[in-house]
Amino acid sequence: MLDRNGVIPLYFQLERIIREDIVKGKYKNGDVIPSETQLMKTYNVTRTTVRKAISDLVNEGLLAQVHGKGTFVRLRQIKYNIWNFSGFTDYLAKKNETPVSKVLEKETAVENGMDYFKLVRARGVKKEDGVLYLTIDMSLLPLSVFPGIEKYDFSKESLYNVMKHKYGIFPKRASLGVYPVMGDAVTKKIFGCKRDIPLLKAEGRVYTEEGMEIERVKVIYSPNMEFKAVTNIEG
Amino acid sequence: MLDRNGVIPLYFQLERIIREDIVKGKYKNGDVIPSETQLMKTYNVTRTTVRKAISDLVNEGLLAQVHGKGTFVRLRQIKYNIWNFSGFTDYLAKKNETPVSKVLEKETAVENGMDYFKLVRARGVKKEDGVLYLTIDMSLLPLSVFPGIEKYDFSKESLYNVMKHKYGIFPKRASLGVYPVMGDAVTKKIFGCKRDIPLLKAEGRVYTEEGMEIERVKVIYSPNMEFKAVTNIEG
DNA sequence: TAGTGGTCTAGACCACGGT
DNA sequence: CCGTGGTCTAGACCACTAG
Repeated sequence: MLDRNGVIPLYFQLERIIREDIVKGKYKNGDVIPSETQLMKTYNVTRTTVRKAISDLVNEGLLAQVHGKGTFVRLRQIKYNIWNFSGFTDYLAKKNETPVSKVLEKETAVENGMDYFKLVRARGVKKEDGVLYLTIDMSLLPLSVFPGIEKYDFSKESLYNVMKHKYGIFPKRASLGVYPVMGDAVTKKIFGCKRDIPLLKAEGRVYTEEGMEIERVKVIYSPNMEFKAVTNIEG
Repeated sequence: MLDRNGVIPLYFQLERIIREDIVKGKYKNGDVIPSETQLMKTYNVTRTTVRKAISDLVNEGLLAQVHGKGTFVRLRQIKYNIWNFSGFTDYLAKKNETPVSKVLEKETAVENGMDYFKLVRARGVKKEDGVLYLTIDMSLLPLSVFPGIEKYDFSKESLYNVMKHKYGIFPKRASLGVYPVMGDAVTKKIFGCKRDIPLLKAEGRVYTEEGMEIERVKVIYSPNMEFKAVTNIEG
């Protein structure tokens, strides 16, 4: 049940439980989850607490509420081929390309009173005549989650591999926004563009299955990359 | 003050008031707005109602709350989140916005030996002082699938409503690519941009459940729109 | 210490959907 | 009709920030 003595808010514990039930397949896409009244009784909390948990999951896009009917699981089937968010390295390996990673910047930084490891990399593939860079990405990794991560050499190791195998933390979900930006001098140089051209930037946060935030990331995509998606239309 | 007899929820009226105060410049970017306690007293509602109003505005990106300090205006731009082609009309209805559609171009066109109805629209929402356009979209609709579709007035009717209710055709899947582009003279005029700014363009095809292609679309998004997504990470 | 937002309780009444 | 979510009240205690 819920831990009423710890510091973790009840609504957050409830959120985690519902999320896990969905991920584990107890509730499938389109299913109704138990009603607010049911959840109140099951977990012995008030409706406010239940509604706070559900409302967060609705804002996250994982649930949808329908007046008079119930609360439904809404597993988005949006599949983005976003190479950074799901494994740049793996993707290139499948294509028989050799990934290249160049560290542009690494330092510890403080934001909102939290300690982060900041890592800026240019990433691309090896070609006969040099390196073709495809993305520039900046990651902020909380040191509370990844103590000592600053000692790894990310020009040799994949960030996600280190996360998974050294820390046992598995990225599972990302929420992101996509924006157009103008390339600056640095990006133009790295991507080898001569003229001013608009580029795509993705900015988002990465979470584990349990909803813990493990990375904040900004990626600038080279004009050589395409950003594609397949989506189901609702309603 | 607030209208307690009407059908409009108090929290929504309060939301509207705060939004307008920000737009009118009563609170500027970075300012604190009155505390939750203050708002309770001023409008004679409970904290739950105040918090619901504020929480909606936070989710919209217009406000940010800092524990122990206050609630701050975060006026970048008003952002609308759209993640697929289907939701525009419904989405705006949920936000209590009035959708506006202006037909820029309509004609029949031939492409690859197929007859298409070509429809170019600017779409947006009605504001006090005019219309805020959010997208410009070009649709190519095969006349073999939609015979006679050119006779509908799409400044009054939703394209997807006509598809569904007049032709019994239900859009189900879309594949799309996202690209950055520079705004041209027309887009700048419609979106009200003075300078050259990069914009997002989405280009794709829409299919029924059975896989029949029913539409080719290009959409240019206004800088006031956000392109957001939640995605699962594979592997 | 005073004021802010964060969490939570224990109720109430209403509007919507399906039987 | 009953069960669902939508709105709202009137409190309480806590944690954070700043003077």
